[in-house]
Amino acid sequence: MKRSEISKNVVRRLPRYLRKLDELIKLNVERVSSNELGAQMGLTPSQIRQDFSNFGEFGQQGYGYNIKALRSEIASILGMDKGFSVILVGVGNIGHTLIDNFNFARFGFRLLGAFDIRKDLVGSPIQGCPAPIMGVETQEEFISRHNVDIAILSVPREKAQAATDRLVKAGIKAIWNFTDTTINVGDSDIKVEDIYFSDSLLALSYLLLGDND
Amino acid sequence: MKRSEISKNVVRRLPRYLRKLDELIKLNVERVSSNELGAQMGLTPSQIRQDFSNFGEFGQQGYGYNIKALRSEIASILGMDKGFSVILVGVGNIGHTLIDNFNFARFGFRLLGAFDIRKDLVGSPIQGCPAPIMGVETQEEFISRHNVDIAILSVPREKAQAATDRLVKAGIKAIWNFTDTTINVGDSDIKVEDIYFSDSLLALSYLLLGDND
DNA sequence: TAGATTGTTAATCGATTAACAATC
DNA sequence: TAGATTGTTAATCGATTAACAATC
Repeated sequence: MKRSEISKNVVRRLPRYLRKLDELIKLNVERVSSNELGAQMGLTPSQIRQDFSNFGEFGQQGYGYNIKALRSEIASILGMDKGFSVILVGVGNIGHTLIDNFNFARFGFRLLGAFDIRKDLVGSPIQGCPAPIMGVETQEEFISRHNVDIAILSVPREKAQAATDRLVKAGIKAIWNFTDTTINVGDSDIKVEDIYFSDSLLALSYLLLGDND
Repeated sequence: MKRSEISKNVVRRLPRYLRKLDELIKLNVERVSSNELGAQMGLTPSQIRQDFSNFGEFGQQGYGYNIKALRSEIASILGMDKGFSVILVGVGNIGHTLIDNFNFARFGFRLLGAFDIRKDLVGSPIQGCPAPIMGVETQEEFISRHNVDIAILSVPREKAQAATDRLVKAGIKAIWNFTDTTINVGDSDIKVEDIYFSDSLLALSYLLLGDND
């Protein structure tokens, strides 16, 4: 099946499979059946087999799935073996937290650099990153020279669209948007993934309310 | 319709409606039809009317929806008028970022306090929070005394389950989990909402790959 | 071999879309 | 009033689940 024809629901389950399989690997489990996996993840065995079969035949009748092999297939489906390059745009509070806490390498991403407008930040080293913080004026050139795939957008809300425009112009391929605002990439086919903390908390809030409110 | 019978998809769209309506309010737009709203959000007018009609009749034939009124209805459906109380458990990098950047009050939540194991942090004031950082040993008593609704779990991964156990024991009602690990609340009916940054980035990575990989 | 479990086809279920009478 | 647009019922579409032949 063509990747673009895979439903969004399936795509969103793939990272969950990855997490669960990593967990099982840590526990030294070697194989797992769709039945067992389903029980552990709260999915039906059917759904699991359907999901995987969108991408190939990863199991073996009478045996189930070899966890390491399956993990590697899913990692590859997700692009973890492509070494996608990432830059951070806006080294504020959130940007720093990501640098300090998110293990880009573990998921196959390469953090190439970080940019900020504030001159006083330029030159500071960044944990796990080959280059120190750079000024925005060098950003466009950097993106095209290194063929950067993904920009993490973590500038203040008011600057989100201007920063986006710059990224679009520079030829970025995807934006991971932490600005808590809708950004517009025009008619480019740049992929955007938004992190809206408020959406998540409000969904939790909804659940907290019982049937009697 | 009973709240618990509303499908997950609908619940996840509610915060999106809220955001869009806030945006329209800012632009001083007064009314909107399902047609127009759908065009702006990439949804069909039918879906929008179906979604709203799960909760009541918020529109008017021939007119559409009054934006402020609709916004207020949705806010109420999401529990934003309940004043749910929140505490932060683990004042590390991520915890600090949330305190500094997330506008709890704007969404109707009350941040009551923050807790940490590290003695040197205890006593430091917290932006927009009535109490300074407290030690974990006082946490359980605090939760029951203030009847705390939601705990933001932002401790290091290794301490996630132990911290969860403490929260469950103290009678917390919901956990907003930033630990990037699966936490287990046993058979309690505590609501859990996970923020998995990696899931989000990997979904973006999947999209980045074309049909030929 | 016999038992287990896959991959896949068919059946069911639920969510989205279309249509339209009601009505502002 | 006439036009616009809702809320809702019916139709369609897609996703999940069940069933089962294939096979390790």
